[in-house]
Amino acid sequence: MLEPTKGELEILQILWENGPSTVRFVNTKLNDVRTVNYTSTLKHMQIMVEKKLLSADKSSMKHVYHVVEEKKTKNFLLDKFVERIYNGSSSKLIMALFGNKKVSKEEIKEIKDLLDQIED
Amino acid sequence: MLEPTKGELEILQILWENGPSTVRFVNTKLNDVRTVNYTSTLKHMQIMVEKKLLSADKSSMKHVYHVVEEKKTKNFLLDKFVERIYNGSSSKLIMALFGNKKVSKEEIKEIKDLLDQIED
DNA sequence: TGCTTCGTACGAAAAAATTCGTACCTTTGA
DNA sequence: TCAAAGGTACGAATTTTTTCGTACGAAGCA
Repeated sequence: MLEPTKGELEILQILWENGPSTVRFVNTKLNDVRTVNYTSTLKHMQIMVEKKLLSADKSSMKHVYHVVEEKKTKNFLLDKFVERIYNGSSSKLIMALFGNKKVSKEEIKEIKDLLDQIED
Repeated sequence: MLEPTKGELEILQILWENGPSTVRFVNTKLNDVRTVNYTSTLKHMQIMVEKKLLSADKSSMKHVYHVVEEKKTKNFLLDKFVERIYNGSSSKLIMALFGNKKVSKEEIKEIKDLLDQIED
């Protein structure tokens, strides 16, 4: 699996959140944040098809792009991240998350339940 | 904070694991994995000093580089990662980790203990 | 003392990633 | 019907990142 570049990740994010989309849609979303020319976005998405990160439905003129293997890609990125930042230790990552106090009481409960399930 | 590039992250990783090190040491570590010229590594580390990712002790001829604000950098990267991949949801990330079954029994134990502590 | 090895400095080449200009085709609507 | 608006294709320029060549000073040692 080929790792997405920063620019590609930006596009993946939009597609993950919004589902299959046209270049116009993605480009508009991008331009909420920064200025990008339409053809730049198009080019990016075409490259991503080559890299098998996306596939394109070309049946209508406005091609519709959708992500390929979202879960696999995310897990791939997660593995790399844990490896690179936490030396492969998932629990270190989780500790960091909690230290970051980004996790609410309810979420803690959820997670504990999940852990109990896993242990069985 | 300036986000480290891929190459810079590779170097950070080595310094995180091994503590303050010389260019020679880092370059040797890198060459365990792939071929890189000594001066390439040196250049990278010098740039990283400019970017305030590292600082250098130049008191001896063999400069010793150490990371600046490891925790802050890691939290910064973690935040960005959660944002980009899991749309900002920490618990989604955690679920993905468990789904990935990369978490050992021991780690599960560690995490449960941690959760208990937090709840108090 | 010299010569070989090992260090830094730094500009610039090379490679990778990003952006854009231009050509050209379809659709739309006055 | 035909001009304007909006779509894709794609080479190439630009920018960013990575790599390296070369110069030159310290240290080590025969």
